[in-house]
Amino acid sequence: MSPRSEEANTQIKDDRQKQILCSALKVFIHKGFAAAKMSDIATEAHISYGLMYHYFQSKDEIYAELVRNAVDSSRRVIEQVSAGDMEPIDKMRALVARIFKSVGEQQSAGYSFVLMMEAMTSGVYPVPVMGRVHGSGRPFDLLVHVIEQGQYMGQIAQGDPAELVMTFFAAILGLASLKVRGSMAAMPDPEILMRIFRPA
Amino acid sequence: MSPRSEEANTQIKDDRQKQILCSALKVFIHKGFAAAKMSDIATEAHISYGLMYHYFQSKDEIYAELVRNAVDSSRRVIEQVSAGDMEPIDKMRALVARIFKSVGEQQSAGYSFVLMMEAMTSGVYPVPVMGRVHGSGRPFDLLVHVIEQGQYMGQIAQGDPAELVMTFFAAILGLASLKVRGSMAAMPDPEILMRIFRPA
DNA sequence: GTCTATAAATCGATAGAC
DNA sequence: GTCTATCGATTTATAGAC
Repeated sequence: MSPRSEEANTQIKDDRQKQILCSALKVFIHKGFAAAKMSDIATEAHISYGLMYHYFQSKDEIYAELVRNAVDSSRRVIEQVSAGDMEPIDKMRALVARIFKSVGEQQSAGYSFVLMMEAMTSGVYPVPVMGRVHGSGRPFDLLVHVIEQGQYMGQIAQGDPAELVMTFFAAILGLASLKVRGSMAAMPDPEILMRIFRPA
Repeated sequence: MSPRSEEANTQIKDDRQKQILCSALKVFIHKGFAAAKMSDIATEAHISYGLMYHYFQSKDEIYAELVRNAVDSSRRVIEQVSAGDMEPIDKMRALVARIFKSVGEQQSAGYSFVLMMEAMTSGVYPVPVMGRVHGSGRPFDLLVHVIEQGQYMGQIAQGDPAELVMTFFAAILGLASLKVRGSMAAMPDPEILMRIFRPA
């Protein structure tokens, strides 16, 4: 009841939520949404099964929260890179480097990126994702704009910019999936992927 | 009991098995292994729920059979392409064209390819897949050999061939996933992907 | 061979003690 | 705030009639 214990409780509550979300992210990535059991997440988070439901209403809610976070953090990274004063081609290079690094080092940013992409590729998940990714000011269209600038400056190959971004996203999705799930020892040389932008 | 009905029964049995496998492939690709229900497969195949278990012992068995088929058919395609008398770079081009076409037209070959790749990226499925993909005479290594030849002839960019093949596989996995699940209207221009092989 | 009905198991969600 | 125990719904798998 004292002010001190209230603060402490708030702190605990915050910590637990982050702890659960972090554990859930790992489990969802490794097993997929449907195969991931709430008990898996509880075990990973080192808490009891029932406590999960003290912090989240359902498995869907946890997943939805994770996807929101993933899309937002991905958008921030892309915004930050695309707003810089680099050449367009170097913006893409910087983005690839950053994503490859976080995926390669198994940071939560890497997991988040995979989660966002997987949520995009599936209709069975409880969150509509495309609307958060595709649209003015959203991750996808920010990159399309960078590509268009690069094409105008002759740094990036001609052709439909959206097609190029999709191929770019797809390749990263595939690479990240293979890496995160242990089918690949390390992320490849980023310059291999950068070649898809190279003009004729 | 007559010879004729025995033959007919064998025929029916064969047809039903193929019918179930074909339906299961679609369902597994669209919903994932865990989310795919046996009832979904039965509905898709227009048969009763119980009949599934007359032809297969379990959901795992169906999945295992599908992965076996997928790896084998992928291997045949890659063997066929790699054994041809084209230039190495054109072998890769032919392979990309063939995969893009079957994925784009939603042929079962396209689904099979996605299934094989997804089975590779997950440890939760009931079949060990990497051993069937990676190894002498297996899909992965056949392509590594084509790449090495292309590098020797100066048609393909230098660098670790295995890294290049992995990136190639990953990009196709991502593109096929996006396409098969409806996040992409059409497969992109194959030449975009071919650029990852282009020498400096 | 094919179906319907049911058993058995799994898992998400809740209740209630501490 | 945290736990254990249980409910209820869903789904895999089986049994048995036709």
